[in-house]
Amino acid sequence: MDMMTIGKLASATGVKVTTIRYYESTDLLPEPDRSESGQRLYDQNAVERLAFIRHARDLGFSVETVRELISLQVEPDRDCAVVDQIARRQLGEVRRRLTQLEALEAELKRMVSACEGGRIGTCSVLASLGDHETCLADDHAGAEVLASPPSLKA
Amino acid sequence: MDMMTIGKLASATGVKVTTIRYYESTDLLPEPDRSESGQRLYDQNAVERLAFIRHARDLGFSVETVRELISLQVEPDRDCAVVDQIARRQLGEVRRRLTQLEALEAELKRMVSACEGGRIGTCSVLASLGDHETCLADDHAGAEVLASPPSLKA
DNA sequence: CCTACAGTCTACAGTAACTGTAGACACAAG
DNA sequence: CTTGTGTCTACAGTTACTGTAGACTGTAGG
Repeated sequence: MDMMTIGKLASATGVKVTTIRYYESTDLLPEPDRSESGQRLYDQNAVERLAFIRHARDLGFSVETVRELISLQVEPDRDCAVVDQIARRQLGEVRRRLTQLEALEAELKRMVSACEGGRIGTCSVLASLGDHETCLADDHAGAEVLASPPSLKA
Repeated sequence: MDMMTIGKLASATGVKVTTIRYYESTDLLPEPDRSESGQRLYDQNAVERLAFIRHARDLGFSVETVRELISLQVEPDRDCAVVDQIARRQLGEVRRRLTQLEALEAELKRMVSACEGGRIGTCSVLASLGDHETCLADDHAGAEVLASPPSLKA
């Protein structure tokens, strides 16, 4: 049998040891077998499940959504439209963020190219930051674009 | 004198009351005057400072960076290259995230368009999530793209 | 066999940037 | 005078981890 310690699992999947334990503590991963001395021992199943989680997280799905996807996985007879819809929602979210980031890029680019050196007292970058009128669109969505996604809470 | 309560300041700037108090608690905003009964009273300066913070946050600057920008603002004789550099760093960060989000979009789009209905047991979306090989590039940066930016820690 | 030293264990605190809650006081309108 | 909204403080909760302390385990070299 090819059982591996947590460290091996970590290097096999690129997920940190502490993160694996964290996933276990939140029931995203099942409790593994233990060696006589109490160390966790994982098999190939664990590698696959963790790879699934890793990949979904890499795609920006929230841990909550990953949990949902996993619970769906064990019901192979349900309609896969549920899964498709989750993916579509995520795609929509990603596109929304893309649009906002593009607006940020434009404004930052403008700010940076306006800088002509000199003293802070006359700095155009600080001026545009202070200037109300130069604001994006009007919705205050910018902070959220680079920040964490409350997205896809299912 | 046109002093306003915290609620007025909130609606004047679009920043929530609790967030304003939070900014004060972290010294991003100075302690305001108080009314006889202890309520916070703000003047036009506070509106401008808060608008500056709001705008910078909207552009994705971290609170730490905003703090830095504010401290630079009060030294008008310093070289504004510092400010320009902060803005450039932020622009670079935004561009990096844009690139990653575009990759996410491509993969999600592919996943979604591959779905042809049917049962979860044969769902292509879940299959690509489980599939190692379909991973982006190879770096595990995806999670971070939609997640919070440790960026620009000065 | 002994000694390093890396790996693992648990439990808890800390991170960013807020948001939400509880319980008490303030103020304006009817 | 009551009702309702606004404000106060202090502290807990959020997301998805990361870091730390202090103890134990497993392994390689001498």
